[in-house]
Amino acid sequence: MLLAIADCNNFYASCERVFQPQYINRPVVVLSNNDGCVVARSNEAKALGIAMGVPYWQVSQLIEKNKVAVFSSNYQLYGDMSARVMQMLAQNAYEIEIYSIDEAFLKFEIQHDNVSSIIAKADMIRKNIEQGTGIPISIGIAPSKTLAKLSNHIAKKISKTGSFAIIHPLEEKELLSKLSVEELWGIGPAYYRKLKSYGIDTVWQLMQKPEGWMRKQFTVQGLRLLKELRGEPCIGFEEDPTERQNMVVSRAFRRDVYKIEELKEAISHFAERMAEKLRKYNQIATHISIFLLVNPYKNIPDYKGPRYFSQSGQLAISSSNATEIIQLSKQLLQLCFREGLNYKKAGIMAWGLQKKEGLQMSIFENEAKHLRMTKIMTCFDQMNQKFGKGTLSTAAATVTSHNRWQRKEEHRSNRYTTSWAELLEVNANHPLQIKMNRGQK
DNA sequence: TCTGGGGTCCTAGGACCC
DNA sequence: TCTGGGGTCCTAGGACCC
Repeated sequence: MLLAIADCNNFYASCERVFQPQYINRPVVVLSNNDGCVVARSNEAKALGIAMGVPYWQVSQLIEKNKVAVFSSNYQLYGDMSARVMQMLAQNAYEIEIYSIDEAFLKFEIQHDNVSSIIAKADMIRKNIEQGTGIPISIGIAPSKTLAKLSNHIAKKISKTGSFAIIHPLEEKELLSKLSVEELWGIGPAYYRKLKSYGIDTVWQLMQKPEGWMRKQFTVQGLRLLKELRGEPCIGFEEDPTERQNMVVSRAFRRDVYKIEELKEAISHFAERMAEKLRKYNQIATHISIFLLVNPYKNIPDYKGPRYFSQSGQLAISSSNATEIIQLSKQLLQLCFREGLNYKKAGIMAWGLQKKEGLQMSIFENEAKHLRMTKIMTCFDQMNQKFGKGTLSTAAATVTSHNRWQRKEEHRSNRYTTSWAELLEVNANHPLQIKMNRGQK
């Protein structure tokens, strides 16, 4: 049995190009929340030396000089395009595991190991997906997930063929001796430094190390990696992803925040979003944590204390109700807060998640009140779905200015596929001329 | 003077991923 | 001036138990 990983090329940038084809073959970048960092780049933008994760303001001159197209993140568009790609991939594979917004593992039923027929099948899938969705993808094939990821890397960066397969890794000395361990799935900066300190630079060198040594130096994760590289699959294929164990809602502030009142408002807003997210996945939380981060980029004179504060607590009744989660979050904030520090980011985490059906009531709590709240929340969701996000909100989360905790997004494109008001318009008199401006009728 | 041994559960923190 | 957000897995070590 062989595995494949299908990976969308420069996914966010590619999504933007589908609806604005004038940016094909031109440098494109997509920014993170608050237009903070560069999180996606077209090949042309990569060639200009714009690094992944670099703060926007550090490259804004370079971007202007080279007429790079800049987009704020448009998660609704990317989420919808992702669903289309995944649906098509599922039709082409025997089994599929959606791994992230732009990647999926596929299982092929291939009886023989004729490389050219395997590649032909991958090429066909790539062609279908690009035709059907406008998104270019790459495919790597191998007996294990780690090797499939490596094949995908080769398909994109080295052979540049779009599809690549490693069938018998132990016979690939020449190829694997040229690849740095840095490219491996599961090797980050810390492990890379450690491997180098032992004189291990290439994938082939790593493959020669004894299993016991890897286990000792890099825990069971290292051992699994080694086995996977030798073609023995150790990382399971999960068609039905297990339910989430944690959920996080957090945001960096656009300016430093000092006052507890402001943090209270932000935390309430996050708590409301969290409750919404829980209800969307039909889950309830047993525990809530909140955390505060002091601006890591600024030095505070005479302060050597911690820059991360967190507090957790248990909900009286496991819940996805905004009011109950907000109430606990505010109590936790009181315990967390320290006067005189400049906070840059805050967030809330829900954990101990359960399926909603399994809800256990505590005999000491007011069940009737909880059930009434649950009904109100259902009503909330229906209203917001019908009349648009934010139509209804709890008072705690909207004390003052409405959009204070909303992100900055000065370059967002239209939500072409999920919003009636932002559909792509084609001018019937000039069929090739497409209107792009948001709000323009 | 001499202070066991073995287990489980929980949490914080590190490392990784996209 | 301006520096993202959301996840998972693993381990060590403390608390607690018998």
